Amino acid sequence: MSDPVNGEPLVVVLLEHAMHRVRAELYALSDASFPGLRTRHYRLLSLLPPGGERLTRLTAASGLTKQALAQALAPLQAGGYVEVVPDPSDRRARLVRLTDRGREATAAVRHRLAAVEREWAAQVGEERYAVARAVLTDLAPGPVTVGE
Amino acid sequence: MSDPVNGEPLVVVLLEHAMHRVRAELYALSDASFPGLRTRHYRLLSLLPPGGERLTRLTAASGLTKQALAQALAPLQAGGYVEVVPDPSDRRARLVRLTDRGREATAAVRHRLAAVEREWAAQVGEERYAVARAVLTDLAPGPVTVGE
DNA sequence: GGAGAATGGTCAAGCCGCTTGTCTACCCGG
DNA sequence: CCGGGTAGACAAGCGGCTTGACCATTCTCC
Repeated sequence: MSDPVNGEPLVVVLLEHAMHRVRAELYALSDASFPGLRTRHYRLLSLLPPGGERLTRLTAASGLTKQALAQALAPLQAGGYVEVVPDPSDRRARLVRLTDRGREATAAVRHRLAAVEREWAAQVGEERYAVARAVLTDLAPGPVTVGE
Repeated sequence: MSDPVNGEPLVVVLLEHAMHRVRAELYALSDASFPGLRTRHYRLLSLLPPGGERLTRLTAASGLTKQALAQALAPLQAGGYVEVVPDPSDRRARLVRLTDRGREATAAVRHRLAAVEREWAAQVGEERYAVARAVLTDLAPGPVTVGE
């Protein structure tokens, strides 16, 4: 995964490794408690505001097409993580809303990822890790206000 | 992409954003100079040691199956980025070797990614970025010695 | 208030990247 | 020289996404 020729590894490789670690953790979480859920499902769940959200607005937040999103949503609905109800204010639209089980899943994700971060912090030092996280946060775009 | 409910964004989201930025840069590079090459192709190229390498050993380094790898290698071979020659020491095996054009591509990647990193450093501060990168490096596994 | 455009969502087909399974060619240890 | 292991190719299939077409409803504006 690193570069045998040149000295320092490519950023992309470093990022990929961290992603890989995180994904492994999420898969373990799925195996243990939420069978069938993939990384994108957890991300989707974490995007849902309390009052529910329309599919179209989720596409903007998630960067997926509405078709892809609908497809990703199907297992979530089937598993009882979200419920899809008609939007009272627009008969074309449907609201996607977290269920209790969905909230359970998002809480579990936070918990699990927090554990990974604690582990990382222990490995590289609390302060250094804090800096790294802050840097990544700074590099990320401003919060996407999906919940208005 | 961020979380509207809870405070701090998930690590996975932060990492994904950085990855996304990097990938965008690589795509731009492909459009400009190396049409058809995707992120995995650049990574593959950067894995190749000077003397060439066998497909099977690359699978270990890349984490892909040999079939996936062979598939990813095809466009590289077609584009003249690598050449595949029989291994003199084992008639079953074939050596994948960088061509000049391949070396050109890897150099371009390094250049381009270095530019992104300079940009990031300017945005968050040289020292903070240096810490972040060092942390990511520490978290990555020891160098995979693909070139023996 | 009615026609036309815009929006929310679904259905269907297809592509791409990867997987598993199977096969041949070759190496190596007895 | 024979059996097991390894290098790699071939084929089929699948998951996740895309584009394209379509229907239902709502908005806009004359």
